[in-house]
Amino acid sequence: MMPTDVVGKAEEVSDLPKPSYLIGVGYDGERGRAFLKLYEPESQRIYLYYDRTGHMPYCLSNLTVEEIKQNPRVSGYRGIVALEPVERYDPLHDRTVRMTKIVVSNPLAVGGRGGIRELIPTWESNIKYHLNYLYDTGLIPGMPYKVVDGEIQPAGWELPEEELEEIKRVLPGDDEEIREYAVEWARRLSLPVPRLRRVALDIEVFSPAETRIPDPRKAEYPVIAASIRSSDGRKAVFVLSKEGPGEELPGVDVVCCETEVELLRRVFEVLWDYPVVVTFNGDDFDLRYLLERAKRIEVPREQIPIRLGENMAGLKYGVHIDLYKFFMNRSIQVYAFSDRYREHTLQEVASSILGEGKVEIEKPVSKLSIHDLAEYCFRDADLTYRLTEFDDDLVMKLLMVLSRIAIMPIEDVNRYGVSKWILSLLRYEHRRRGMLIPNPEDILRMKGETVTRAVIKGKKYRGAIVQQPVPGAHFNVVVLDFASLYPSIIRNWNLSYETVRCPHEECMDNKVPGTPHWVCKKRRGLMSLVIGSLRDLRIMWYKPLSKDKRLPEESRRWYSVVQGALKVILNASYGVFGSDIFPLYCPPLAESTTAIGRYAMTETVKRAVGLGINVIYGDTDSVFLENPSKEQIEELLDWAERELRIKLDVDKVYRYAVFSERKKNYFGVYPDGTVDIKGLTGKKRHVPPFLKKAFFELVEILRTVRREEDLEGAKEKIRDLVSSYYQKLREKKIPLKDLAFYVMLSQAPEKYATRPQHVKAALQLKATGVELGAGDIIGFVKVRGERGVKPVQLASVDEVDVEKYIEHMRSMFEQVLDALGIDFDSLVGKPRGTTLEMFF
DNA sequence: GCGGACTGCTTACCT
DNA sequence: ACAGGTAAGCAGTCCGCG
Repeated sequence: MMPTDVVGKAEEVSDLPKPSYLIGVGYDGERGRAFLKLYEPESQRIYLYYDRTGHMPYCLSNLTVEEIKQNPRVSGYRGIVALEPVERYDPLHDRTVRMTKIVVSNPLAVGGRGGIRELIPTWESNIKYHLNYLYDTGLIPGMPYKVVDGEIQPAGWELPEEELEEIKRVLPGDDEEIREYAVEWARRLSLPVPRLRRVALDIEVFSPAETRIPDPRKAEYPVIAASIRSSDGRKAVFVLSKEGPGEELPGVDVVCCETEVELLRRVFEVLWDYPVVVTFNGDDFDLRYLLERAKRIEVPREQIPIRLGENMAGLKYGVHIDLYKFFMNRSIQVYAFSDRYREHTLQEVASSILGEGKVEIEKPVSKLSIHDLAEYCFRDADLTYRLTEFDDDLVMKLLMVLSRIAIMPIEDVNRYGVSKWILSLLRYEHRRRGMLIPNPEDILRMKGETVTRAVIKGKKYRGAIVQQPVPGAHFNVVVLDFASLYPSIIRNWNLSYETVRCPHEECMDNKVPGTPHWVCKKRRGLMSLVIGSLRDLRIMWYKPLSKDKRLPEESRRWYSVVQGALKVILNASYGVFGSDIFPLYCPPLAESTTAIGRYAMTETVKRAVGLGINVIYGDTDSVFLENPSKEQIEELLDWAERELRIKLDVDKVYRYAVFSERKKNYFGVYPDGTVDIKGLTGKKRHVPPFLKKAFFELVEILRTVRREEDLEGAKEKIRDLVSSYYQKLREKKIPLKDLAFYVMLSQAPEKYATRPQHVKAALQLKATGVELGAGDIIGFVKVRGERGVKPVQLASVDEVDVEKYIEHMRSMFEQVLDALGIDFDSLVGKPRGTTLEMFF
């Protein structure tokens, strides 16, 4: 994965007195050793440190040393360097086991083709070597180190004594082990990260066919422009041209290169210089293309700064961050950026996040003037850079914090999903406790499958409860929710793959409600410890600090990054155990978690009703109470803490909230008049803009309602609203683009088993030569006639199917109106058996 | 041969 | 390639109906 031929600026050190941050880890095949990339913030450069512990790749076997020596399959295996008897704690069986550590000469001898892994049963043979190295040495990526006399050691990790005391004070005291462990984490997470000197890069390649993207594996066509934008103020575009640049680009150096070799040389100089290089899709395009192109036009190998890995493009000197992979990571998308961007292009992501409109180009890049090409190319490098810079370097900070939590270098954090981050963290914790990391089939065999039945066909086990809402407008609604419900359950019920259905007879009476499963009473589960500690830290420490106005802005922002990173991890921490591709997959663990969640919900509703409170709705970890008294709330919160041992909080209060009979569908108005809309069609992204607009006008009317009596007046306004949109529709006054549904293709249009409308439209559009694939958004209009739909680009106003749109409007409005006891048809004065036209 | 009931597919959402 | 639960719209199929 990482370079073996490190040359250029990367200086190897055996002394590095200044604190330097561990940002990269690799394996040097030639020297057979692991190395670290240490970023020193003052000089803003990377130093290399080579392992001096003599650490070697290995895996474990349950055979004895003798048995391995006598085993014909491995006895003659050349890669084996040593066989060492070792002891491990086997969590599945709760006992110590003797195993053999098979030490080998290089990582491929374990996991390569014909490696040990394929010859005999092994444990811990699926872990990438550079991660293995981190786990064994205890080095934490993202943290500062110094090198003294060839030895690497932590530098500047100390937290002020008062801060440590304060943390210990606020963390729950019910479990000393969890608290100690949380404090240890705080030492890592509270320490801020330095700014990373970095450069963003973007290239343009000549292409004879306008719609085709050049293939980086072939690199047939010349690189015609490359732009850079750096954290230290460099803004430049290198353009392939024999003429001058012509008109200037303000603030940007436009450098004309007579030959492509010269252009590449200039780009490579930059790539050799910066410790961090940022791209948008550089793994699959920019860096890959540059490398292949350089080889093709015979740039000497040692001058090329790029090195390809399995699924990434790396650098010999610095580290490469591919923002495409970062922003397309579902967890990042949803939890860190609240689903603010949808599409996959740099333009789209940047315009949503940076809040800027995008600039279209009319011509293919191959036909642009030098000036326009430079401008176009630079804009992408600039946007890429600014995505790392906005909100005070949020993206870089997130990468660094996640790197610390996941015990993974930032290049891996960047490219893997949340399940790999969690897996890495858990493997690390096994290692440092001398615990054997179980193989997936052993967990499954011992723990078995699920026993509950899911509501949804095809799912493996039962999930959360969604309470049937009480329809109507409810005034003074208090919403209570359990803070981090599933992580809290995992913590307090001691859930872990080894503790659920543990091997002890005496634990079998400690049942999980609603299941035949039981939980260990003798040992603290590892998942429970790790997830529980992180939960405590987030809820009791980082989240409150991130909102504490007494702290300086700078600190608050850092705590906010930390709590956000913890949120991403915690949100996925239960789900991974219910995912059959997760190497610690444990169905009864996942199932027990949701079962206890249902128990908590049901008991809470029961208790609320017992206190005389009207419960109007609830979903998974929340209950909606109609006009409860302060005392009732107090009592309920105390009860939850006491009886369920889960923290129940007041999450929000609505002046009033409106529910229909539909679940996951409501809106609430806060005391300050702002509105909270959940699940209603009008806010869904694919809905035509004109319907959305109508919907938000409806919301605007309802926003002003303060008392029951106000609803009458609102009705009048709603009537006007509906009729005005109805007229506009009939009179074809609504532009096509506002009539279009915008739906995302989850795959290439031809691949669908059925032919839904958006796919129909996509196929029509594709026939006109537009390239469409997974992740693209297709805009289509509903039209009269056979096909029913047309891509917005190909439709005309007079073929629009007005009736269909009226039905959509009705359906959308009804979600709110039938909750208020208003009939859509009566609103527009439509008697039974007539059409809307007759009325207007 | 037609229409309603039903199932399944798909997207977008909630927790 | 974290999980399950829900709404909505449409495509496609089944079944009853002289």
